[in-house]
Amino acid sequence: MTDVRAGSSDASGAPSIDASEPASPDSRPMRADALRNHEKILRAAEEVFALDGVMVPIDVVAARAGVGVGTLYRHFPTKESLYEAIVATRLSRLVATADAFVTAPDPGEALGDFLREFAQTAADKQDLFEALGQTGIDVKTRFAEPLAELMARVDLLVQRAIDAGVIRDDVETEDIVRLVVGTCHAAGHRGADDAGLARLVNIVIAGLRPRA
Amino acid sequence: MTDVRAGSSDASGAPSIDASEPASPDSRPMRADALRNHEKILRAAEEVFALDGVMVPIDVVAARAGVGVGTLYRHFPTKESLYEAIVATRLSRLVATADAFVTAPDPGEALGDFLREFAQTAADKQDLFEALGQTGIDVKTRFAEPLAELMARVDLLVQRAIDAGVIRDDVETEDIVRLVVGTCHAAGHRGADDAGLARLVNIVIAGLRPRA
DNA sequence: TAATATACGGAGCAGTCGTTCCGTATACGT
DNA sequence: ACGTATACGGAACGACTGCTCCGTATATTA
Repeated sequence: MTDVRAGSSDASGAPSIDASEPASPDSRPMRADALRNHEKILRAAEEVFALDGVMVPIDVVAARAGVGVGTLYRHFPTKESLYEAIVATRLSRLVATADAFVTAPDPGEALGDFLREFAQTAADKQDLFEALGQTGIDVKTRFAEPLAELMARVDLLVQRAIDAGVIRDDVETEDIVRLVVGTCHAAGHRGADDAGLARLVNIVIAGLRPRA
Repeated sequence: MTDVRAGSSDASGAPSIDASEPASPDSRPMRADALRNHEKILRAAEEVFALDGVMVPIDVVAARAGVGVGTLYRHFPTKESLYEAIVATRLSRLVATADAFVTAPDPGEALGDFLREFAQTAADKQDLFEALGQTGIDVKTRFAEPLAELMARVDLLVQRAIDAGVIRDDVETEDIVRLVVGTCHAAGHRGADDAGLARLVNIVIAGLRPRA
């Protein structure tokens, strides 16, 4: 079991979780330290959840962020709300990734590249999504809007690939997503080397090609 | 199933992974009601875990079985041991299923049929396997022997299919299993109609065919 | 049927986790 | 520099869960 406590203050140029600044529309802006802590907590939670799963006690997240639990709870009134914040940013990042690929010249390559990158992202933080179900949160309901947005993007990629004749026209976009997500689950559970995951995704993609 | 069990298993160490009746080799046979309860608990646990996940309190399993928690704990000294017993029976059933297919005439069909059936089984009780990781049990270590046995069977099916030229020769058996298991995870998480699952598995199988 | 080993039931114990509360510390406006 | 609104820290609370203990019930044997 990896100990995630302590540490922090690395200030690496990693995730930059903005997406949803805790803006105060009608009130004063947040105090500087509060804003700093808000981001520290978000970053710590992302790391800890990805590493040890969402079952880790809140205290661990707080310790990793270098704040007390009280502080954590003022920023996120519930453990669930912490999940939500993280999932939301992750989804919006995925939408951005998909957007980058819809303009690529080769439709088949675009879909393949996106799926591989999608798989990589999903595999890295799979524990988060996986365990959300366990907590009773219905991801599909709670994040219906951003999920629909993401699916619309993927659908675009799929349609372009179908029109180009590089994949069969009798598969649903949702099936493809399911397959890739499932592949991540299976691959990521233990030693998940990138090459292995890509190989698995490639098999799925091969299965999508039209029958010769 | 090669039984390597040496002496008694009541001491710690090797878990008594035995799918069959809790026989008492050197002592009197179990009392009739005890045997009945043993099976009732096993059956109840299987149902409850598959339905609500392994996070359900033990009390629920006991209630479902119609026994008190004390009784449950005399039969299975630990919640983990309950998981183990169930997983062990499931694995040995899968081995039997695989055995039935290795003698089928058409190698390609045999592999396909087995994978579809495998997927169906795995999807039904996916919560169990999925959540075992969450509890800190390392399935691969704890069930190394029966898992190896199962993999040997699948390997046989795969080799026969490769020799017959119906699937590519550059895929590992383990990859195939991973893909199918992953597919179950993804498909089962919500409305998992059998037809949908079969369709997904078929796509994976299509991806395993040799390039035209 | 009586004696006894065996098994049962469920209240209760110990530990964990999410969350709250409030005294203290700090940032910000003046 | 000072006063105040704002935010912080972490001890403590309650709910929950895995597991134990022991008085009671039942199967088995003679």
